[in-house]
Amino acid sequence: MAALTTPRALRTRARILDAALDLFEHQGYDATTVTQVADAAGVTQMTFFRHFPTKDAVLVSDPYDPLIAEAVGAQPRGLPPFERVRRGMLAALATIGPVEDATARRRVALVARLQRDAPALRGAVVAATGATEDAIADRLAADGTPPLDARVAAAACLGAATAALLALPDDGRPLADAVTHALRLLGPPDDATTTGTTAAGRERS
Amino acid sequence: MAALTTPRALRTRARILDAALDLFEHQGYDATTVTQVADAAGVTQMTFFRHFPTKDAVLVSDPYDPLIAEAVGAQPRGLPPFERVRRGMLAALATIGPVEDATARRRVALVARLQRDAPALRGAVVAATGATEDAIADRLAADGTPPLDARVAAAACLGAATAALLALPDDGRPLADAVTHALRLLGPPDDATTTGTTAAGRERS
DNA sequence: ACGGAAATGTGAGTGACTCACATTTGGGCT
DNA sequence: AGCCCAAATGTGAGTCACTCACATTTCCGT
Repeated sequence: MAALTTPRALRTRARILDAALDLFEHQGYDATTVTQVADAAGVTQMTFFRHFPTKDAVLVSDPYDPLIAEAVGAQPRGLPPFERVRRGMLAALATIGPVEDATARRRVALVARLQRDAPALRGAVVAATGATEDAIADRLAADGTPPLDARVAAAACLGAATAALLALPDDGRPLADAVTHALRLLGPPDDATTTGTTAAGRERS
Repeated sequence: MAALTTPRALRTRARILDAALDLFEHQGYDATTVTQVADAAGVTQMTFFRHFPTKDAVLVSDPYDPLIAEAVGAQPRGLPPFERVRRGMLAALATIGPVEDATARRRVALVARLQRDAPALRGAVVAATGATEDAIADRLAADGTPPLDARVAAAACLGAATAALLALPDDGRPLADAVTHALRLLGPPDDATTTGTTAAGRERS
């Protein structure tokens, strides 16, 4: 898949995305065919697939991989890998402004709704976070964490975050709050919740 | 999908499963068509789909849902939900004998291998554990845990377990050991809750 | 404005999955 | 053993996601 970064291509991509979200919202995911989306966007089926590798990709693209991996790497190396991923993700979330949150929220809410009539989407979402999982695991492994441990830690945190997003209540609170809440649930109960604290003993090296 | 519990049906199912595993193993997942599998099993494509709802289902069927949900429910209610799921899964694993472990191991190893040339399988595996996630979350919610918290706890533990199985090393140790190790990684490092030693490898960076 | 690369279209094809309906087969019962 | 009926399987045709090789258009920079 070549870049598709030209102004024209970006416009086309946006049109496809809009058309897809509208159709999915109005008539459901399974009931909407790729050809319908393409037609509504004034485009061919072929062009659709040039912009999105699969039908689900319209819903589950996920640009946050490198940001998170970096934040994880920035956590102190002495921590157990799971704790390191958890704190890294919390730190990364703190840097996401409420601006793009609005559009992301609409996307997430739609996926959460559609998921009921198209359970296959759950798999698609996880498959999409696969890249993020790889990035985190690689980052940890680069610091000496055993690869299997790194992967397990990443998978657990991402699983929790994904579950929180898909089960999102319809209140107006920012997405990051839901994920933060989820990650806190995985932490030690005695942990003072905000930034400064440790309580997870056992430092190494 | 009616039951398909007749002796004859069970034989057919076994033939399809054998044929599928053989073909996947020899020529890869994507390169194997459902029709090939059906032919090799002396059966029609239609019959294949009557026994397995999708092509991936041959690889990722998962009969352990109720067992795990029950074990989770049996853990003390005072614990935080995440800890309750973690201990419940560890308890459930302890009850699985090494007998069926052998066949399960072959299946898991095959999926882990195939996953490299067919990344879509990762999503399929997770989608298959969706039922288990639901069962655990429902069980917790029945005891008063907020639904969202329950789902997050279940997702985190299942994510860790799945990651451990898919990244399984080829040593001869039982599957349960790998999952146990993964779940221990999510616990507090000073934890002595369950018997035995982890020997969590102390690696240097 | 213009040349050329990047984006899009065409047409045909494959494979997973579904449905309505006809046909066979096996196994419980007497 | 042998009938009989339900359960299992087959037939044929169809839909939709996704792919490829190649022709054609569009617009962006110089």
